[in-house]
Amino acid sequence: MALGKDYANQHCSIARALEVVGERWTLLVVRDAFYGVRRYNDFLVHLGAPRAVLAARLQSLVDVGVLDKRRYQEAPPRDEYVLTERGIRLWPVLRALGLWGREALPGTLPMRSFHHVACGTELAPAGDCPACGLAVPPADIEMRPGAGLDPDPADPVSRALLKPRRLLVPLELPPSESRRV
Amino acid sequence: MALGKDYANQHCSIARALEVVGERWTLLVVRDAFYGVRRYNDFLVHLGAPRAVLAARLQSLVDVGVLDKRRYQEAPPRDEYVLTERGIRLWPVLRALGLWGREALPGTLPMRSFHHVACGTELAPAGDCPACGLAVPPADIEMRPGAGLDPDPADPVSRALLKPRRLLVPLELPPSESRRV
DNA sequence: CCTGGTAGGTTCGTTCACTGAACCTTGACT
DNA sequence: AGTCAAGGTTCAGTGAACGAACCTACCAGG
Repeated sequence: MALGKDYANQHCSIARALEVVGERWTLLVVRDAFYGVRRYNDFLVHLGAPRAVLAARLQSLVDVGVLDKRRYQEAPPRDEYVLTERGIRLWPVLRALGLWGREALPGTLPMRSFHHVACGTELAPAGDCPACGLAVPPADIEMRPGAGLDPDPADPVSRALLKPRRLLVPLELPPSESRRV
Repeated sequence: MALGKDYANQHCSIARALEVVGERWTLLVVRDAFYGVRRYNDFLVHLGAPRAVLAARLQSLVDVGVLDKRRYQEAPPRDEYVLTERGIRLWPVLRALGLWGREALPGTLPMRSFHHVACGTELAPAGDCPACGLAVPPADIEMRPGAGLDPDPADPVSRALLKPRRLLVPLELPPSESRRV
C-alpha cells in the first residue's frame, strides 16, 4: 500500500497487517497461492493483473516473509513462489473475507466450499470441523467448486481450479493447457 | 478500489469482498467504527486520512450497506456513521487481520486484547470464549489496551481508546478534548 | 452586528501508484 | 540461425491519493 508514514504510527495490529497485505492484488495473490498457484505466469493469467504490479507484489511478499521464492529447475532457471509458515497463517483472513463476501453481500452464489479432507465435512465458519471437533489446518482442507463458478473459464488456471483440490498442493497444468494464454 | 472490471470477473467471494472493503483506509474506518467512533471529525483525527478520501470512503461504505448515516442532531445538523448488521459481520475479518499482524509479524507488542464482557476471559483466536464455550458477538466484547500502545497519544480519540471499552459503544469525547486537534 | 469556533464537508494542484503495451533476457529446441 | 516460453523490465498515459485551502451552516460571546 506504500503507506509508510500514515499507517506506521497507528499503533494497531490491524494497520500493521494492512501495511503488508493491504495493497491491491496482494491478498488475491495469497489466495491463489493457497489454491496451489506457484508460477509467475499462472498468477498472471489467473489474476489478470499487470505484469509490473504482479512482479512488485510477489517481490514484496517475499520481502515480508509471506512467500518463499525458490528455484525449482536449473536449466532454464525457473523459480516458484510458495507460501511460508507466516503466509499460511493468513488463511483465517481469507476465510473470513470469503465468508463475508458470500454471506453479507447480496446476490452471490457460493463459489467454493471448504471441507475437512479426513472426513469430507464442510468446515464451520470459524474454520473447525463440526464432525471431528478439530481445528483444521489449511493443508487438511479440500476446496470444492460451487454453483457460482463459471463452468467454462477462459484461462487454464481457472479450469484447473474447477476440480476439487486440496489447498497448498502445487497446481500442475497439462502442457497443452499452458499454451493457451 | 475502483477496480470494477478486473476483480468483477474473478468469480470469487474473496475478490468480491475486497472490491467493497479492499481500498486503502476502508478497513481502518470499519475498525474505528467497532471502537465506537461515529463522527467524521473523530475518524479524521484518529486516522489521519485526507478529508476527501475519508468522505469518499464513508460514502461508499454507506452505499454498500456497511455503515448507516443518520442524523443525530438537527440544529446544527449533525450526522453519525454507525455499523449496520452487515458491517458488524466484518468483525471476523478485522479479528483475523489483527491476530496475524500481532503474531506473524515480528517485533510487535500486543496493542489491544479482546475479552468476553460476561466473564472477562480473553477470547480464543477463533473469537469464542474459552471459559463459556460460546461464540461472542462484537457487542459482548470488551477491548482492553495492551503494552504496545502509545501511552500519551496526540489525538483525543486515541486517548479515549486507552481505556477499556466495549465494542460498538459510541465514543463520547469530553468537550475540552475535542478542541485539541 | 461582527468575530470566532465547530462540524462536515468540497475543490484543487501535485504526487504517486496502477495500467496496458512493448520490449528484453535466458536457455531449450529444431 | 530462428523460434518459443518463462519471467521479468521499461515506459507513457491515466486515475487515485495527498495536503492545503476554501466553503457552508450554525451557534456563542462581545
